[in-house]
Amino acid sequence: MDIREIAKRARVSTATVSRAINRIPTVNPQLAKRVWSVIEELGYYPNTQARALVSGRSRIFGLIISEITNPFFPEIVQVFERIAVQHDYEIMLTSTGNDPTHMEAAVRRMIERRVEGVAIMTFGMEEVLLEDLKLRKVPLVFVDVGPPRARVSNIRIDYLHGIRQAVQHLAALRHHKIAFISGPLHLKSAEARKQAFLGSMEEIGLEADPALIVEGTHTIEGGIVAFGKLLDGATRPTAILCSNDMTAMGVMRKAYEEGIRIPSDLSVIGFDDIRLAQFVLPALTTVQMSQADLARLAFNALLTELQRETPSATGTEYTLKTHLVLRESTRLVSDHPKTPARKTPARP
Amino acid sequence: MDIREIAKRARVSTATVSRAINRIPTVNPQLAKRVWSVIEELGYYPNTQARALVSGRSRIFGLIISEITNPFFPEIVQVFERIAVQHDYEIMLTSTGNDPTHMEAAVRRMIERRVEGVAIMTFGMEEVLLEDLKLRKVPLVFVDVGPPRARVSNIRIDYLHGIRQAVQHLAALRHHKIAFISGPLHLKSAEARKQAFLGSMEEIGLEADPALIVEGTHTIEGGIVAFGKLLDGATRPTAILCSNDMTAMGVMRKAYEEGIRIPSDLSVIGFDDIRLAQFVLPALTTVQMSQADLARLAFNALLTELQRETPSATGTEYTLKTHLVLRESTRLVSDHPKTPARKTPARP
DNA sequence: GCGGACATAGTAAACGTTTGCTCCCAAGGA
DNA sequence: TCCTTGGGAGCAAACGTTTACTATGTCCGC
Repeated sequence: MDIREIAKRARVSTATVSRAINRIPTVNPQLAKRVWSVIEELGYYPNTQARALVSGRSRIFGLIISEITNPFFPEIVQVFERIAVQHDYEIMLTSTGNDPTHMEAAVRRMIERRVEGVAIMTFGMEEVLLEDLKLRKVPLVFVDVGPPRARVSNIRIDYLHGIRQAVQHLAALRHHKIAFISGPLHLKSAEARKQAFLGSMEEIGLEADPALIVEGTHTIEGGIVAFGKLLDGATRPTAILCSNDMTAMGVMRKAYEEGIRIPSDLSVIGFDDIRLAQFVLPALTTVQMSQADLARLAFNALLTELQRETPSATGTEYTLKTHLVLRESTRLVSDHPKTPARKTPARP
Repeated sequence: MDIREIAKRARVSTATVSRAINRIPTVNPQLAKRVWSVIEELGYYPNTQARALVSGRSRIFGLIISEITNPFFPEIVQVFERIAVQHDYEIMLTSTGNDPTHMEAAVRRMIERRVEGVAIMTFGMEEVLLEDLKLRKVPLVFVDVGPPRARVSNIRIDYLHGIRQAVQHLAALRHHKIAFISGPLHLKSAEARKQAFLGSMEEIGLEADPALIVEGTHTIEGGIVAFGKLLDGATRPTAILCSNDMTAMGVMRKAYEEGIRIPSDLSVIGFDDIRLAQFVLPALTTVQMSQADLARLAFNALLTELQRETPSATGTEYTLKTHLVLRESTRLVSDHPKTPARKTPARP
């Protein structure tokens, strides 16, 4: 069913129907009403692709994340989608698993659908692709992963603030053997968190023992094996700061299996503050980075860039704050752990 | 950049370019090669909306779920997307929060984008909308929520099998005061699970105490309050079967707060087997309903319906099995709970 | 040497909108 | 009365593809 069909039945031209549909004020209210009633009656829905074709606007934004099954992302997706719908945009979502091949395929599909902007929340963007996108003047916003050379918008995350709070909190609880389980270090965001940890430790005058710094994968499984490595090491930490909440959950799981009590034997702090963090046992003390704010920031970045008459050559920088939220997984260091440890803790 | 541009540079007609792109065998390999090299050189990407417009195929499937933040869904979305991409389809995802208004808006948007099929995994589909969709002969597949009157494809879930196993397992562990926390009972799927529980109890000769059956919301929060109600009741259950894993996590959380030990004081069984279930403390015994299989089933249902020359008037029924997976949250009933209970358990 | 049968490539008409122009008409000013 | 102005509607040309149909050339059999 056509716009022409509607035009015929309402005894007007297609132009008028189009104008009525788009609520363009120059059309006579009487006519508009007639048009609308025909539309209702026939159950007509305009064809988006025809519209997009002629107007040159697809009303689609791309959203590239690494894994939808990572609980950090659904919240973002939800908020992003909600705002998009309010602005009459559709979102084209894709999880790449940080795999450049997937990434490439995804970007190609997005270009073919002529997305009007892309928010990239994952690693693995190749320069070539980026050029392809920039060539087409597609607004881009990276969160925290922008390639240094590219002049695109970027949402910086102020890791330092939250992580410093976390370290200070731990120090105040008299921990000094503080371990850090990072994310995969080829991720810029993981590296940045690690640096923030190192910096904070130094600031506060605590030594960051290299043996207490291990690389994880930002997954529960990664947390389990990383904590395993820590347990195999010579010095036993009294507190662990994790690069994300999933890792922390892995640590908690491993601790459970080993009979290590949290927080009495071990304090754990996560990062991200996914929703689950408050329901985990014990509820996780963690550094919050608001997923909703992140989504909002990203969407607005795209929108402003799109509305700019002269696309900014340099891109804009936004910043998202982080801060510690206290829950149940941290406690004053105990000198006499009650629970049997897997190995004798290296303690004089 | 056009197909015409390509045609000009490759010194062929647009028809030939189109054929080359679509790998239609009637085109001379020499020419095809020439065309492709121009395409590469210019970095041309075909315009999907133009394609869709003339071919009448959008290559988009709609996927309607209730909440992307419910960990049950991301797994489905991931698998669904993966298969879709393999078949050169895009997916248009929407979470409705079981809200008919959102639902309606979503369906409207999907019709406007001319989706070729819709998988519906949420409640709230109005008959009117359904008619709109059916009028346009859009293949539809409901999972477990198909309105009785509509003749559409449906994925039935065999709740009974898994739930019967769960009840039998509990009975074998000598539990007889078994509580059930349902989902919101206006959801057909929640009601079905409850009926499966009731049926299984009767089968095995156990009485299902109405006071031990309470309605939840399929969320952690819901599990917390539902368990609270149970604790306030006269009889204290020794085991709880939950309508989904989130509810079970709520129960575990509440138990933790109340100092009730799982599984020593209370056995808990969930439903769904979300990935998290194995990492929770203790790991959750639960009834598995494979999210990956569900996604595959739904996608294939859409695809077959689409390929059918004469669309089936009645729709096809598919069935997904469920079965119990044993983990750490269940144990033989203990006659002497060691932990102080919030109230004296009603025990002779 | 001619007719037919193929194999290939090109021509041009869709697909369903939006939108720049043009046209008409009524009202107001001189 | 005539001219201007402007509101409001229609005409028709795009948008970037696919594809039915047509045209061309080649090869083969008789």
